[in-house]
Amino acid sequence: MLDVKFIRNNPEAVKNTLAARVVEIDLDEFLRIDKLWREKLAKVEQLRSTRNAVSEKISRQKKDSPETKELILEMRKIGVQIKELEEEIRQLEEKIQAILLVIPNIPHETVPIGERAEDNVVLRYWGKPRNFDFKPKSHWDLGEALNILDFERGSKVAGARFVFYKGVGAQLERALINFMLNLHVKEHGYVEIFPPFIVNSESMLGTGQLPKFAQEAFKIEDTNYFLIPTAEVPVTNIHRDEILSGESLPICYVAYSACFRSEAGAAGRETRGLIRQHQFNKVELVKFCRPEESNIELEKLTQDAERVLQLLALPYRVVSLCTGDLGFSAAKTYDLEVWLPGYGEYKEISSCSNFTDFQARRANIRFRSGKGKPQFIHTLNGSGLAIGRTVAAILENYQESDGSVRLPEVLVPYLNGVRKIKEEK
RNA sequence: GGAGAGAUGGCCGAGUCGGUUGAAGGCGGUCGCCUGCUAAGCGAUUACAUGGGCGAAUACCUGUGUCGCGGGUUCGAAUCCCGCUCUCUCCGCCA
Repeated sequence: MLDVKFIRNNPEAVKNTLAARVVEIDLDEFLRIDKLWREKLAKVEQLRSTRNAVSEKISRQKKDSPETKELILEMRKIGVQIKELEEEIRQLEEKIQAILLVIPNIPHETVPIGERAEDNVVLRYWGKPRNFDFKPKSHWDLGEALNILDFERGSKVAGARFVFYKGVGAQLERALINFMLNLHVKEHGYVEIFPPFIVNSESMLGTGQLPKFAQEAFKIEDTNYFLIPTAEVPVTNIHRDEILSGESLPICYVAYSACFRSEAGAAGRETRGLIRQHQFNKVELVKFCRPEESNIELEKLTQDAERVLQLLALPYRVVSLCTGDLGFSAAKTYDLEVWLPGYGEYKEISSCSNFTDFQARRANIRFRSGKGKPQFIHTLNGSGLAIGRTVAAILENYQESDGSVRLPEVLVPYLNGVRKIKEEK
């Protein structure tokens, strides 16, 4: 959420932002309500001020003097007025808040201007897509043939877009989780967190999933609970309503979690395979840092995520999302896209974002250095990486002509020595 | 699930016949003194949010709100009443 004062003082900048992000919000209406709210507030505060002064006077006077009685009668009237004004103010605040919560973050100045995904800018490539002397198969064909992925039974037991991993497939999933957690903890200095997979609506509001994207989340009926769409939600909200000490920053967490997304309305494309499931695993990186450090921390975070792909020897590219493609809460985002031979294209496998103070303001996460005033911290996060898509990438990139799949060297210690997946009966 | 206790400032912790309590005291922080250095000691200072005065300002002045959350009683509520949430203890159940 943006600073109301910033909106008041820079309405044009905010309007430009909304236009660049292709979002329609009547900012003039907002400014009008805000002005009205401040006027009413001034009025009610004045009334309260007199009431406070008179009440104190009453306390010093004789209780049953005629003068006191008159004052009490007067204050009774003021009390009614105050109550009426308070109700009006409450309604105005509700409107203000409702608008404020759906205004997206302001893109960083280095974010490319554009409306759609085609306008994103590729920053760099790593690794070379392998030349196959046969037609590479899709990961779902490989997975089913190898008997390590079972989409059919996933549908029977849960529904469309659920899958069973089996045998070495299940081991591979688990191995990747451990490999990534170890890497980020031991070599990149993150603190490991194992979060709740269910959060309340306050947490969803804090990171920006609510109120705008309620449809994309799984809500548990008749409760205030949501299945987490990413570990970002519980982990960022760890410090909700806290004032952190400046010395503790930056705070870097890495968390494994299952992620649950209903993705309503996204049906049609990419419904096959592991790319778009209702439940998937992810290792997530989350950072809390000082405002002046968030730009450099985003670069570091992205590198930490890239390192995973490098160690797995998976070709990828880094893309800077344009203003129109940027997520709601993000000021800047780098997507890591891994090469998938079965698709013949690069597919998002990690999204690394700097949210500046947008989430911090919503979730009220601040820090204080020395004797200074508390100020909002900056939050960042990125996948390090999405596990299911990594499995897909490994299957497709490491496949052999006979339908078997080699496994990346770095995973061998995590796989009980298994180096290759062959068809299992 | 049943019974009981509790929720106060960055932290700990006082505060019931409702009225200089925004809140004692302590810790921590900051500044100063002392000191060869450190420790100890002494003194001072130290909530957050927000409206307005003005603004470049997190500077200054002033108002308002905030003692878990929401409502009620009252001229006036941290203090009284009601509802909710959370925490702790005991019992039950369970991985």
